[in-house]
Amino acid sequence: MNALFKALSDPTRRSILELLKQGRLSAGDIASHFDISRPSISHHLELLFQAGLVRRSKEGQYVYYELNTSIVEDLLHWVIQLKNEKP
Amino acid sequence: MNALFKALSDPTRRSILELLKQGRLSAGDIASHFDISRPSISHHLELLFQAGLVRRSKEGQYVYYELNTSIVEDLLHWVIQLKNEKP
DNA sequence: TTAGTATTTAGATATTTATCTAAATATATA
DNA sequence: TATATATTTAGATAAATATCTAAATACTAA
Repeated sequence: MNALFKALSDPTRRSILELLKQGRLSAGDIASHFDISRPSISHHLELLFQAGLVRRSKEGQYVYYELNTSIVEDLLHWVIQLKNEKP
Repeated sequence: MNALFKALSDPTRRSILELLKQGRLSAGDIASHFDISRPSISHHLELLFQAGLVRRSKEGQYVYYELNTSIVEDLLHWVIQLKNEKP
C-alpha cells in the first residue's frame, strides 16, 4: 500500500496513468509525451509497475505498458473506508 | 491535487488520518500515538491541513484536528475516473 | 506576574527522490 | 554480421522531505 501511494505522489506518474486510460502504449510513446529523458520515464514506469498500477509486456524490441485497474480497486477501498466511519 | 497525493504518500500521515476516523483529537493526543517528536507530528499535521485533508480549531491551549471528508470525495473521483475509461 | 503546558517555528541534518548523461542490453533489419 | 532502434541500468547530482533539538508563542492557572 505504501508503494501504491508513493507511486501516485508524483505528477508525472499520475499523467502517465491518465495517458494509459486510452489504452496500452510503448515506453517510447509514453516518453514522447513528456519533456523528461527516456531513462527518467523508464524509472517512473518501473515504480508504477512495482506498485502494481501497470502491467507490461515485451513485444519484439518494444515494451508495452497498460493500466492495471485491479489495484485501483484497493485504492478505492482505502478511500471509501476513510470516508465512512462505519464501514 | 498534488498536495493531496503528496500528503497521502507518507505512512505516518495516513496513520494520522486513520486515527482521526474515530473523531477529533488534539495535536498532543495524536502525537502520543507515534514514536516521533511533537514538532515532526506538527509538521505532518500542517501538510494534511494544506492538502485539505483535516480541519483544525484552536480551543484554549489545544488545537483539535478532525478529518475533512469533502476532499476525500475529490480523491474518490480521481480514482473512479481512472478506473472507468468511459466516464 | 510567574510557572507550567500545548503547540508551532526555526534551523540543521540525513535520507529519499527525480533527474541527467553515458553505457549496456535486446531486438530488428540491411 | 554490422548498424540502427528501443529500453533499461549505472552512477552522479540537485532538490525535496522527514526528522531532530532548541527556541518562540499562546494559553492556563497559581
